[in-house]
Amino acid sequence: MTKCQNCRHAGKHGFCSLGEDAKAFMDTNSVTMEYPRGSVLFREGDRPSAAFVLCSGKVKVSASSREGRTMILRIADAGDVLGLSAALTNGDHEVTVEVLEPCRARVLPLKFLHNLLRDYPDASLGAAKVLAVDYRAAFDEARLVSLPGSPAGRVARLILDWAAEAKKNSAAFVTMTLTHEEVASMTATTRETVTRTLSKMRKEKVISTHGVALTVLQPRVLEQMSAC
Amino acid sequence: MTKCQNCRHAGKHGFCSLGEDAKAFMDTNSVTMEYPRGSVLFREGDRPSAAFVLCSGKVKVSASSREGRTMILRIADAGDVLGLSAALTNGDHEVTVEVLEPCRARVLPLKFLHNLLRDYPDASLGAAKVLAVDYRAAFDEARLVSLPGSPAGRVARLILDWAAEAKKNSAAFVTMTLTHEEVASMTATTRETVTRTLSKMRKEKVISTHGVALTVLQPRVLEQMSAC
DNA sequence: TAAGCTAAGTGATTGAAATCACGAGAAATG
DNA sequence: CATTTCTCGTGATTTCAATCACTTAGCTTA
Repeated sequence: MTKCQNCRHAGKHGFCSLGEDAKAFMDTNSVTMEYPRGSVLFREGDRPSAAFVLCSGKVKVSASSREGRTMILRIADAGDVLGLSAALTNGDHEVTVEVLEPCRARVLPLKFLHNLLRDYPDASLGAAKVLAVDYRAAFDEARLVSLPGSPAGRVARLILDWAAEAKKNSAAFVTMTLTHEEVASMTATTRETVTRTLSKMRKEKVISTHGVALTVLQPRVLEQMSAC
Repeated sequence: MTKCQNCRHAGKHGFCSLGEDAKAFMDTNSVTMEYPRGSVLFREGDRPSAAFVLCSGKVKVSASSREGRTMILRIADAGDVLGLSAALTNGDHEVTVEVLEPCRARVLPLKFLHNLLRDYPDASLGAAKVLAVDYRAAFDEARLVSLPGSPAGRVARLILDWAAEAKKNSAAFVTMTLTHEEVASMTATTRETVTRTLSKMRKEKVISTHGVALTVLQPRVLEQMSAC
């Protein structure tokens, strides 16, 4: 049986770095669930019933307008906590969370979550840190979409962000598993523009791609594009 | 001397609804400061030295690119807490906070803040709620900029948000103290487009303005514009 | 292996908003 | 109160990305 007490994400994220007793409390009061690709943890507008701690896999966090326009806020992975802001503010979920790569997640029912926060001070501090991460993701998305003048600039910025992330994990290249459509949703543009922008970057040797592997050849040029 | 213990915002916001002992601790360990219009509490990139709890007045929370492009995240007022996410994540400030209307603010030095969070469980839960508010503001901004297709739509959406806010305070109209330039910074567009959009709305009797007072005449039309 | 489906690439067209440029009015400032 | 500095309003021009409309390529799955 999977337990929080021997989780290797310990220390990295808000709810994975709790004290032993809080973790034991989590182990006895929550269950681990498996979710296949395509399943939805919760939808925008849903009344929250639980928060989720991702143990493995990747999920897409998005919001959309009635007209079908979609904004992808971020791609979350192991250690990230989903649905906490709605749980804390007693409001409905403001985002939809959909599984991209098969996931294992710890499910924390609302009532249990509130008890956890009430009884374990490090849990509420952990919650604050989780919220800080959520905030940062939303802020970065707002910044990404607002600041660079052109769609091409936003795509450039996104690639730079990915490259920085890849570097942190000491990877030589970026693994781009998103479709152009999804990239468009993260950069407030259209699929065609993403395709064209990437084509142009390839032609001008600013990036190179082999399948899902994307390598940044001239970061300076991307910087310049994204700043304009 | 101004004290948190007899603050009338009690209950409304994260740090204004602490227990008596936590408030007493705040009163003895932090000071109230006055800031005139135009002063800056902190700047993007600054290393944080304190968090601020607004007692009165209004401030502008923004971020900008080197090229001078500016994004206004939100206008904060009484009860809001500024600079908490940077304090909690041990990172630099990600935003600039500038005073719009003369402010009184409680200044919480970092060291004191950490002690407060460590020793008073309701303070860390309060911090989590503050972060949830920050998150919501950033999320709403991202949504505002990403989802409506056109600049005109974004301006429409912003006016609707203001109108909802005004209604909550049972005001008959929206008091718009921002310049067109600032509205442009909130909607990722240009000053001219804001001017033209508002002119058009006035001409088509969708809104009406008398000085800073803005009245929404046809909310349905605004809804439609913002959704397109 | 063929059919069917989704993703990616690309051209043509067009329209909406950025940009540039200027003037009038309001408000701050000395 | 005179002057300088913001703010707002508008026209003319241009550009660049959205949209429409196909084709091509790569994967499923029947």
